[in-house]
Amino acid sequence: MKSLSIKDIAVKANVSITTVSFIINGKAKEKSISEAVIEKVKKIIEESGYKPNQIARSLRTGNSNIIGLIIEDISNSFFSRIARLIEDKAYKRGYKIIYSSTENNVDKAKELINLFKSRKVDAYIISPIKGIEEDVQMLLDDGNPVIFFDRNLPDVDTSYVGADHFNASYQSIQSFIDQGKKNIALVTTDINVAQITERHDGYKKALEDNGIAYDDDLVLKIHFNQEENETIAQIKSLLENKKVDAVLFVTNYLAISGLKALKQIDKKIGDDFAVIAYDDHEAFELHTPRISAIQQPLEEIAEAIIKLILNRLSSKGKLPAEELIIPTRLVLRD
Amino acid sequence: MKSLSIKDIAVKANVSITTVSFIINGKAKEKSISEAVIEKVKKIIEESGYKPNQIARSLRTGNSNIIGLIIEDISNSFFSRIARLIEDKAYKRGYKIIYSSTENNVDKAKELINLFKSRKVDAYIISPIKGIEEDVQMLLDDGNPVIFFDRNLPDVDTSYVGADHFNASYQSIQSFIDQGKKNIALVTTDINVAQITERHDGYKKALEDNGIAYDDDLVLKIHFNQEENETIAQIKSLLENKKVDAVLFVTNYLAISGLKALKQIDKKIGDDFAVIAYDDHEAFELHTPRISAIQQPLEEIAEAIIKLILNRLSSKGKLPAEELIIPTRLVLRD
DNA sequence: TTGGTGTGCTAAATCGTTTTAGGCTAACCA
DNA sequence: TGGTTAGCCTAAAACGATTTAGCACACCAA
Repeated sequence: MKSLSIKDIAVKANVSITTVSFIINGKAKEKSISEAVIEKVKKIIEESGYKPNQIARSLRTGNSNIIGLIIEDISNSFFSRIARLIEDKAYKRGYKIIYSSTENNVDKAKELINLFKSRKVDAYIISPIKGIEEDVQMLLDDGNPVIFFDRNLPDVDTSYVGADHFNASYQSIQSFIDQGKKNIALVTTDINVAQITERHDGYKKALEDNGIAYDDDLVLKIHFNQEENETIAQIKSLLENKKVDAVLFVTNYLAISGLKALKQIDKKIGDDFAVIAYDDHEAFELHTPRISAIQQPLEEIAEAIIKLILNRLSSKGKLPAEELIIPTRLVLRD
Repeated sequence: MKSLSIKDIAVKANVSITTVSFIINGKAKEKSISEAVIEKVKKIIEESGYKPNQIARSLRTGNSNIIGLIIEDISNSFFSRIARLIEDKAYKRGYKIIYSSTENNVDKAKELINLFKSRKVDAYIISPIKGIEEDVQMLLDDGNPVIFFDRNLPDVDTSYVGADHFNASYQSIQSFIDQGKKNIALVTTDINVAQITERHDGYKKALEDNGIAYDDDLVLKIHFNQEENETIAQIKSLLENKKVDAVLFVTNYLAISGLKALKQIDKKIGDDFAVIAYDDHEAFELHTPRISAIQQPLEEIAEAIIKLILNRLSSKGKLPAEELIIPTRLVLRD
């Protein structure tokens, strides 16, 4: 059951391959193919169920109608939801998405870039990590559109879509302070990307603006790839050994570990202890009490990414890099 | 900055394209290429950073080292976690995964199959839906390995990996009964796939074996694509209007809607009202009280899928279809 | 000398498209 | 009458790899 080729269609229709190709690609008019031939060929294609071989097409044209999406971890709900939205939107515009996770591993990220490059994807959407600057620069030098999202690499001059991490965290801390909290802890990670440092900076600035001294002992940096039990233990130790009346968790998975820690030491969230998580999660709405969270507007982020990509794909020349900073929403619960 | 081709390497090394190709593909020995030439060519490839064009390679060889994964919805944590595991395992064996979501839409599913077909993926992993039987049959007729997982289509004769849905639900109901529950409701969906009906059948059988009459009024079938608010309303109505002392939710997202419903009507889970969810979720561990769940062993499922695929890819002839039913684990909490 | 067997390499076909450059006929115009 | 134009279509090159078939030489045995 070999699949049909354009040649088979040409033979059946008794015309040349070229003619069939023109018709398939909607250039029939332009190339002045007669109505009769167009009809005939279309009919044969229809009846035979012929589908052009995309691989041959890609080889010839050099593009694939595929956009590569490189993220940290598809099993994290923030990324899987973004992926889903991007996929939907791209699909409607005739593009397919292929994605893969880096697990915050520089080598895997580089391999993925190579994989996508060798598959000739038309554009790259990347939530980047430190260490891949050169590889990305090469993509850009080769003229590929690359959009960063969620995180930025300041050394690379390309477009970026991300939430306003600084203000998100600033506002959260401000809201703690407005509630009368004084000993505010931050649970963050040690991955060294702008997005995380901005969240940290917002925390610092808010304390400073309110005349509260920054205390390094209240900032817990969790090692990225460590076991969750370890994380829980560290958070427990922070909460038990320091006077803390509010915590901002800098990612949703840290917040989840945090909530588990609270359960174990039986510390209750309430009037004298508050918590905010960065990135919302189904578990937060269901938790008793419900957990406040900073929501990133996924829909808008996805839309912005796709728009940037499509602009770059349709314009011939290189467009200047754009930065889109999208405001977040602080959802205070209970 | 055009990328290098095999021809460039051949010219640089002053040998033929054929020779370079043999060396790249590890056939140098077999084709008796001299050690000296091998060294020289390898060195040049190394230095120039040449990477073969996978598209040209696919066009010529007819395969891609890519496995297509078609699932219901990547933003559902069950699928995203499975996807991640499959991706990892495939990656280690030199295969890449591309995935896409069907959203339980027959047309989208068919389009995806066509997309993957035209990209010449080497094998298909599908969580199928009713209505794509013919398309899958065509893949099989063309000699493509296809593995179903999570759900099965009885009319299609291909391998399947899935959890033991019937027993999972039977055991859950049995555990309710052992706790003295009598009025046990089932919240399920109206998608008509074996996996869902098996869960329903397990419920029925367990009731029957314990001499409890099956009551259709206690079975709520939720329409798949409806708004969550609607779902919550229906669940509320079930719980308020019927005497119910236990509920089995047939998917985790239904359970989440269910928990939201409980919150709204202030019905508490405890000694006189119990709940079990199919498929575990982070929210369940954190919930107060913690929610019992049926865990599917994701790791084992992913491993089984990959094994089946690789067997089929490496064997020349068609292998007979296999069914792997993997036992689930009922995790009773609080 | 002849024929056979390795060894070391390569020319050219092939995969299925797109696209450039141009061929052929008939019609039209001066 | 001859030249131009328009209309309709196609031959062949190209994309970048793999693979088949086979060339040229050396060596050895009979």
